[in-house]
Amino acid sequence: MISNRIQIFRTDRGLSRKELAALVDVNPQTIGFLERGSYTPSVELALQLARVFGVSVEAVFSLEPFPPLAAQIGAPASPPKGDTP
Amino acid sequence: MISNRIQIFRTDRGLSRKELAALVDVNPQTIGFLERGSYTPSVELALQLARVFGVSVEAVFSLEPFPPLAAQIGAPASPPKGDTP
DNA sequence: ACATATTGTTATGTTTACGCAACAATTAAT
DNA sequence: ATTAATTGTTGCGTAAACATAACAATATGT
Repeated sequence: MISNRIQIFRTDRGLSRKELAALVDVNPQTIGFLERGSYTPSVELALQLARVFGVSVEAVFSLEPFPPLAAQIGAPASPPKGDTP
Repeated sequence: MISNRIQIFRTDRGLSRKELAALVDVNPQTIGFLERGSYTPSVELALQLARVFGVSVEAVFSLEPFPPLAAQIGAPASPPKGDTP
């Protein structure tokens, strides 16, 4: 329960776990645990992560699972399944 | 470190601690601890509180202390201190 | 006046976030 | 080919989140 997009934002910003960890002042392993969803961070850490990524907390954390990226970015209407046969 | 406006939003919405606690599914005392700043909630609880209040997480929780309400709402330019003597 | 609800506080217990160390498995750089 | 960096995982320890109970103080309702 509760999903996050830490890994997506981190890789998008070209950061390693170690680097991100330094930016939000936690242990690098902690980032790993968070990305795997092994635990739920405090609002404090959530606010720091959102600040580093330059987005809202809601953009990084959600009570419901996040839809796959394709639905958010520019994915074709529906095709890629039996396209022009 | 980390301040919140839980009490302000709660009273503004006309909720008791018990009622708010029920809405976010925690113990009523937990609301008390949060309002006093005795501890920092998880993002999960923060998201639920923000959802109940109908605002963003950033509107309820901040890494820096919140300014007094007067600065946010319609407070007179500065007067109420030696007004028309 | 009495009862009920709300708040403030304190104490005890369980769970979990997070730090830190260690190591295997990939991957990237040279 | 070898080194270095990144990742995945496991284990142990500590601090803090949260549950629950208990009680005083004040307010609110009737």
